[in-house]
Formats: sequence, C-alpha cells, structure tokens
Amino acid sequence: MDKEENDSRCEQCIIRQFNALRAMSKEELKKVSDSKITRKIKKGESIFEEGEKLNGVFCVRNGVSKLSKLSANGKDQIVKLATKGEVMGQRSIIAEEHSNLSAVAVNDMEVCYIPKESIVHTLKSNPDFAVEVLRHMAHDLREADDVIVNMSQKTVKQRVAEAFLYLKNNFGEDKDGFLALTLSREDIANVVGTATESCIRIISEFRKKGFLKTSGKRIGIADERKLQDLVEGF
Amino acid sequence: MDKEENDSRCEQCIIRQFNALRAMSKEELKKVSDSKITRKIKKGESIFEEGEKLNGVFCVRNGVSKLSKLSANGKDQIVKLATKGEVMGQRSIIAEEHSNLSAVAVNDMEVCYIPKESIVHTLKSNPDFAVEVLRHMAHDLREADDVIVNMSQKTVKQRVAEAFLYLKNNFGEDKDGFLALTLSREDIANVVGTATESCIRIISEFRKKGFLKTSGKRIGIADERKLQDLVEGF
DNA sequence: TTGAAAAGCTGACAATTATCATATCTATGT
DNA sequence: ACATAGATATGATAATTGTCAGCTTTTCAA
Repeated sequence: MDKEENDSRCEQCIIRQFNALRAMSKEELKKVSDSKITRKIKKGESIFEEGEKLNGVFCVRNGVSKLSKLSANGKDQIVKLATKGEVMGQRSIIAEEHSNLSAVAVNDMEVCYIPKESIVHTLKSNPDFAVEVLRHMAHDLREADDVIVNMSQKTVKQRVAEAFLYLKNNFGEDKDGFLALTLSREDIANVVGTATESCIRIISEFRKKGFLKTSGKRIGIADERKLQDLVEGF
Repeated sequence: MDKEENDSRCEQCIIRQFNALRAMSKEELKKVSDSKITRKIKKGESIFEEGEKLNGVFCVRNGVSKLSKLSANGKDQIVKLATKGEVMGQRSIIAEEHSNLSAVAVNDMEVCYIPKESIVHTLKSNPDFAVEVLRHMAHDLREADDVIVNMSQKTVKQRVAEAFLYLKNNFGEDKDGFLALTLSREDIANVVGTATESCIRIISEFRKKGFLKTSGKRIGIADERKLQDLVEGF
C-alpha cells in the first residue's frame, strides 16, 4: 500500500475527527472506506443540485462549498458554508427527501462521496454514531435559528459586518491580513440576504470608515472592534 | 387504575404517534411514563426561558406554544409554533447546551415534562429511537432553512400572507371560517419578523382587498387563492 | 498580450419598512 | 356593568433597502 492510498483511507483521515464518523467502529469505518469515492471538484463546479435525489453524503476534505437555495425571485440564498470535515447531504439522506439545497464549490475542493447504505446501516446499528450525528444536526439547527433571528432583526449593515467577522473566525486570514476565504461580492450578498449593489455599497462605506481594507476582490478586516460594535447595535 | 390515570400513561397516549416516542419499546415507554410529570399551563405562562438549563423535554398534549428568541433590539422572533404531539427542548438536551429559545403558551396547554435521563438513555441504547429523533430534527432543520430563505428573499407582505396560509394549514379554521389559532397582531409580527404596526397595516390592507376578514382579534382567510398568488410573487 | 466578459462600483431614484405619535377599540377582572 | 390596561388602528415622516442605468476595473482565456 503506497502512501497516497494510505492517506485516502478513512481510518487514517484526520478530517474524521471533526465529524460524526469518529463515532464509527473500525469495521464500520472500513466499510465506509471501501465504498467511498474521492473526487476533485473545481471552483465553481456543482456538487449536487436542489431537488436532486442524493444517494450518499459528501465529506469535505479540502476547500469550501456554498450550500444555497434558490428563491422565487431568482436569487440564491446561501444557507451555509461547508468546509474541511463537514458532511453535506446528511439531512436529506436521513429525512429521505430530495435535497433542499444546492452545493457549489467556492474554490478547488476534494470531497469524499460516501454511498448512503453504509451510513444508514451504521445509524441503525450503532447508537453512538446516531447520537453523534444527532449532536451535529442539533448544532446546525441552533445555528439556523440564530440566522433566522439575524435575518429578521438586524439591518443589512449589521449582517454584512457579522459576515466578515464570521469569515475571519471560521476561515482565518492570510499573511497580509486579508480573509483567507475570498468570496465574490455577489456571494457575500447572498450570504447576507441583500442585493449585490447594497452589499458593495456597504463594503465601500466600511472601507472609507477604516473598518475594512480591500485589494481587488480580496477583503481584510482593519478594525474588528468597530465591526463588532456595529453588530451589537452601537 | 382509574380512567384519568390511564389516560395519562404514555403507552396509551395517542399524541405519541406524532413524535419520536413511537419508536420506544414498551419497557422504555413505561420508564418514561413513570418519570414524567403532566402540567397544565395557562395562556401567556412561560414554560422555559432562553438561556435556561433544561433537564428534560416537554411533550405538548394540548394547546400551542411559541418558541422564540430575543434579539439585541429587544424584539422576540418566533422561530416555531409547537403544537399537539411536538416535543420541545430536545435540541438543547441533545447538544447539551442551555436552551437557545424561550417557550411561552399561546393558549391554555397541557404538557408532559420528561426528565432527560430516560430520553438520553434510550437514545444510546435504542437506535430506532435515535434515528426517529434524527428524522424529526432533520425535518426541523429543513423548515429552518426555508424560513431563512423566506426571511431574506420575500417582502413583509408576502411573509404575512404566508403566515396566514401556514396558520390555516396547520391549525385549521373554526365553523365561522376564522383561523382556529388566534394570535395577537404582535405575535404575528414576531413570526413574520416585522414591526407590529407594519403587520397591522398589512392586515388592514388585506381586509380591504378582500383577502382576509377580521372580527376583533380573530382573523379568517377570505381569498386563499389571492394570498397564495401574492406569496408566489404575482 | 489583449480583448471580451465578468465583476466591481456609483449615482439617482423608487419602493419598502420602521418609527413615533395619537386615537379608538376591546377584552378582562372586579 | 364598568373601568381600564392592553391591543388594534392609522397618519405622518424618516430611514433603509432595492432597482436600474451606466461606468470602470479586474480577470481570464484565446
């Protein structure tokens, strides 16, 4: 077994520590490992579409994917950004529904596709795994509740500020102090739930006020405190 | 055993068919039944508060409860209306977090308080139960995603219209054609995520246009089709 | 390298929604 | 029945946000 292949075995995968797969037994993990397919996905490529019937879940090894839902007026609302270690599509598999979200790569990605059989089987036979999945879903649900409140009770400006703090906390910064995850202005608008132009305008305003710095499409946080204050309502 | 007591045993409880408790074995159910406490709660009374540490879950036998979260600007956002058969507080128990929501009775209620021990124990020993809980949570999560999209992409008018259709579909109408669940205008505004005055204004507008009929605080749907069209964006 | 095409930016204006003030109604307990 | 607090209603106005149009910059592939 060469090193390359070794790296790709779930048993060795570090990513697993961050998701529910860590509750699987050695044997279960081996089954998953044998049935999974690792795929490289290029920036902008689609992983699955809203309404599609999923026959497995996707475990993100590298890169970031946006999970979004198309609204009646033709705009995408980004509901979640899934990164290293996160599992996409599990909600649909568990509820036995078609996917309610689309997944598109925000940058180049590597994902493992795990057919649902091994997941469903383990769910039914290993309560620890089921509880672990449950815990993750409980966490997602809490986050969703928080987003609902933010959407309805905060201004667009506050939500934009919050989005940048979120990006910094979850994806970090590069050596020049720019956000490590570069999203288009349109994507940011779709996370925040506003018009692209409004989003751009607010970014400009924040730049002029010294809260942010920009360089092309790259954005960096210049005054985290001020942004935080704004989110809190000052 | 008198009839009263018989009715209150979980094994006989019809409500159970609507939630995850149906996946419990006879013995598990008996334990739950022995440890649970049935409580009557009056309209407006609080069941639990945001930030409170819950030591059990609440199963709704009768009546309706609003689950809400206080926002920074002092307004409540109602995230969910829990009715007969629904279980409240399970998310917090599973995630082992303090509650992220408050629960207040919208009308007179009867709820069963089930200490977390029997729930947690069954989760870990009965995979069918865990999967059933998971399924319910997956469903809640999907609904939450939908709410996020509605909040950010629909106008207040559309969301008000949608709220009334939701109330009709989930709680029905009385013999006079008014919604069976009567919420205050403020509560409706808090579901929709808008100012109470805006909500009232829109209700007046809908009444004048013949979409709704009102009688005091009672509201009835007069033209479901028109409301539906409005939601769809026509 | 270069020339579309896409993304970013800004102004002008319109539409939506919130806020404040005030008036009227109505449900509820005594 | 009646007082009254709380809920509902409406006007006036301000603030926020969206839309459309046109321009500039950046990106990316030929």
